[in-house]
Amino acid sequence: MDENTVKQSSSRITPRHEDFSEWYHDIIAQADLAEHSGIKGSMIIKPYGYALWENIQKVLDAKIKETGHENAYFPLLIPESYLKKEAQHVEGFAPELAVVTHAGGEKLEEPLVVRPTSETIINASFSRWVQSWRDLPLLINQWANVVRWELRPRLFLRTTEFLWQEGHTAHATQQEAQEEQKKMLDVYTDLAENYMAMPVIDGEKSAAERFAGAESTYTIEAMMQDGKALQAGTSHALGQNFAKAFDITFSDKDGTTKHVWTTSWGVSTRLIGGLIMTHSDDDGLVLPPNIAPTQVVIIPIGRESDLEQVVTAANNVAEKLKQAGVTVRIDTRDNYTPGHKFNEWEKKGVPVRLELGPRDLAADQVVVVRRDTKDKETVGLADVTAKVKQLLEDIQKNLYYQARLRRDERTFTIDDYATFQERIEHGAFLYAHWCGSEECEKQIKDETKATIRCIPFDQPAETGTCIKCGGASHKRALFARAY
RNA sequence: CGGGGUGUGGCGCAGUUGGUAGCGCGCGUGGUUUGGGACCAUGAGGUCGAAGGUUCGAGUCCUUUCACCCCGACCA
Repeated sequence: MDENTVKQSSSRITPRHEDFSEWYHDIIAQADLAEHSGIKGSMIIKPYGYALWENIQKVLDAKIKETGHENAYFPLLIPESYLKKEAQHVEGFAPELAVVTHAGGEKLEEPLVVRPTSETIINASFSRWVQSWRDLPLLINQWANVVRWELRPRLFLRTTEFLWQEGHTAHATQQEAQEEQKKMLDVYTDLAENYMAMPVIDGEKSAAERFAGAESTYTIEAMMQDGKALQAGTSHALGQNFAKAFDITFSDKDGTTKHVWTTSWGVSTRLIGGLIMTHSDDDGLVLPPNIAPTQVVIIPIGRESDLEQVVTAANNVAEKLKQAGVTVRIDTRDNYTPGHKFNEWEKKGVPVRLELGPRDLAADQVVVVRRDTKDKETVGLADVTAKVKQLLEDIQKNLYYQARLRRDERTFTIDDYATFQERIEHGAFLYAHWCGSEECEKQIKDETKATIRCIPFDQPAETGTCIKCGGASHKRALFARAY
């Protein structure tokens, strides 16, 4: 292989450097299936990575239920005709559909599409479920897998098949649907910022970047360590487009028949990719305590003669931590040296490591190491639980703070195109005025590879001139190169 | 579909002017070890992507073919 060519498969993502090692490939996921079966862009999520997803699921599922939604499940295979009912929707998804044409040994009369998203099949049900204003709002969520045959897959960020959560709701009024759209985006913001320690910018997509079939798409956008943007979650107001396509009507209080207003919103296993690319360093994964599968790992150290005593002490510490609500794991494997274990758990991103050996026992203490800063200190055995609880909080805050700092350092407000072009080369979030025309948006994309990530909700009221054409503008858009 | 690459034990690679395949990691076994990726000994594991051809002889040369990867278009 050409020595200038960085060995990098599409199944690998770059948490920090372009030539980053593949430590996470062993830990988190692999793409063997793609290499051996011809299913490009498929992924196998190994148990450790799946545990991460489960933790994200757990947090999000609780929030979705808190906001009044119920989980349900709809079919994987959707009749092709359903997709075709909403014109923009089918146009947007047609190129990336996987279609089943044969089953049971025969050619099907009507092809079945493997769901790329479930608006059509769920709204088909909604039309039968909704009759009266009393049936509304209808608030449904589904945890499922979907398939999108993308041209260029990328592990976690754009796999052919991915796991996600998709919420689908129907409302009596447009205003109520819009409130739902924003409410669920806020849930995603909460998940991203307070659990994954991943700061995001929330805002609305431009028409060109909108979900196929939506009237409005809200998004949260995160910055990865290379300065590129990652769309981490979206929430759509679908207007009455799907209601009309699937004939979802209800009798309102006033006796008239009306179409409902629907929304949909989702986040996917892409979040795991975002997590990796936000926090990882050269020594591996760094996990925020709030979603780490294991928050504390204890490494007992000692020769055989000491080990029994050490392990007993480790168990005592673990028990106290568990009672305090901390997830703990003791690594008692005897075929690896302590150094090997330190390294391995660092790669896995466990937030806090406790080292416990004869020296510590003699001094009635334990060595405490935090993953994010690598700081190491000794703590009295009696104070371990309090110390660990405090550290977990500190690490959670620090990871968010560091990510926020990295993003803010590369975020600029730009008013001239030359500076825009220069800045974007180095990976940046650029706030610039935009006239709202798709022509300018497209030209900027063609010339700089930067897309409008969103028109941020949170921005000062000001007027200006479009960075591209000089036309009037009253809002800034957030521009960046994206994954 | 364009533009670049690469195919050799599970993984990562080397293989000079053609002479019948080697290294590191990992894995099995035995022993010594264990406070930052332990060491010694020993063992298992490969029809060199595939098919033709040249040659006494092909991982190496020629032809064809397949697969995969990187960059771009598409995108949660």
